[in-house]
Amino acid sequence: MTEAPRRTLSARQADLVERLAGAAVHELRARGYEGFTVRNVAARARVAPATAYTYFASKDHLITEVFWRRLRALPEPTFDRRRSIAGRVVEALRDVVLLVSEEPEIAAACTTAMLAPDPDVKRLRDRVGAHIRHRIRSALGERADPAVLRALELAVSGAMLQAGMQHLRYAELPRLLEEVSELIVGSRR
Amino acid sequence: MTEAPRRTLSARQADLVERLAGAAVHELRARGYEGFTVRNVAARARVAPATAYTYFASKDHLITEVFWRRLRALPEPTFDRRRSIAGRVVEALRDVVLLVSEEPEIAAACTTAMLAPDPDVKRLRDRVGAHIRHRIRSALGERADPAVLRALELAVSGAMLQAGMQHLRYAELPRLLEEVSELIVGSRR
DNA sequence: CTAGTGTCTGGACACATGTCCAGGACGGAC
DNA sequence: GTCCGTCCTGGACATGTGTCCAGACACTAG
Repeated sequence: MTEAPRRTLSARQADLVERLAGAAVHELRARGYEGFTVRNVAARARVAPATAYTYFASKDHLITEVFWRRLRALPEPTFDRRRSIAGRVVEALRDVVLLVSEEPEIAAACTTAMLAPDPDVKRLRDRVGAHIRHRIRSALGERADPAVLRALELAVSGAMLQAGMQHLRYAELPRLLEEVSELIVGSRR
Repeated sequence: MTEAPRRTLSARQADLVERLAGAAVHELRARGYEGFTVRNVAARARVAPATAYTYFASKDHLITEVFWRRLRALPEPTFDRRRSIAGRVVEALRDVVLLVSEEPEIAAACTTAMLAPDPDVKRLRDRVGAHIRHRIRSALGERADPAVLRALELAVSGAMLQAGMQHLRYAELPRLLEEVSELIVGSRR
């Protein structure tokens, strides 16, 4: 578990990483997870494969990074104070659900990649988890029951998983999440 | 999506598959997911690699098969009629939770494998999902609210996922599932 | 005992992943 | 313009995956 010695990038490098991430999105759209190759991404970004590997530890790491960037780029959730708590949970997750349901191909690929047993992927996975927990918590308010928070987290990750695995259609997610939120939150006032 | 032409095995073949599955468990225990190799499994089962591949489409398929066999081997759940519904849900899943928490190494490997984007894995995944749904439903009784069933399914898959990904310790699962079940089921009488 | 049928073997193959390294290109300091 | 350190390149490499096939083998029927 040795850490990388440095972690700040020059502008040039940041741009390079940006190009790689962009190329990765195109590749995902064009060929999906199966056909996705770090070498193809590198070629599309006009960079040597070895270079790509100095910034991303693996194919899955690269794909997960794509997802994390898109997630991070979403606006902070805003709430209509008149809505029920369950309604607010749905609102807090709306953009996330849209993100995945608008490009199911990419979302499915990201789901697969995010589950890879790779330490760099794990780090990003943790951040994604924290991000979503944060959203749920902000919907519940400061004095929320921690059990409710945990239950919602489980339900959300379950839902994302099942959708990523094609057990559920992404289009069903909003409806389903609302239903579940109501069950979980609704019970307490 | 062409189906395999035949699907019944001679006694000899069934035994061979059995040996492969057994060897796979040993390999998983000895080296975990990362070090797991179909060729090693084949060697341990004293079979040529090509033979292993005629029965299992991939490494992940083989591992998932291991999990499915262990799951299927569990006894049918029994219920203490005096317990609350939430309590019964926990009971229905107790053996499953034990199965995974007793050998976390193997469970983690199975989780990873089960998430692989491979059609043969998907088939088994569906069966596993159906099996668990069946357990939950039997705890809820015939006239259960379908929304509750769906919510519990999501929570359970979320929990298994998070445990497999090391976000949760397997030992916490029973407590957590009980808490969640109470939240979801408890609300309706 | 022998032919015939279906299974298993061993090894070669095509391909992807991720690592490594010697050398060239680039950009900033002087 | 020159120098120097950093970054990128191109290609070789080691390893693992899954496929294929010709031939050896075993079981069964006649």
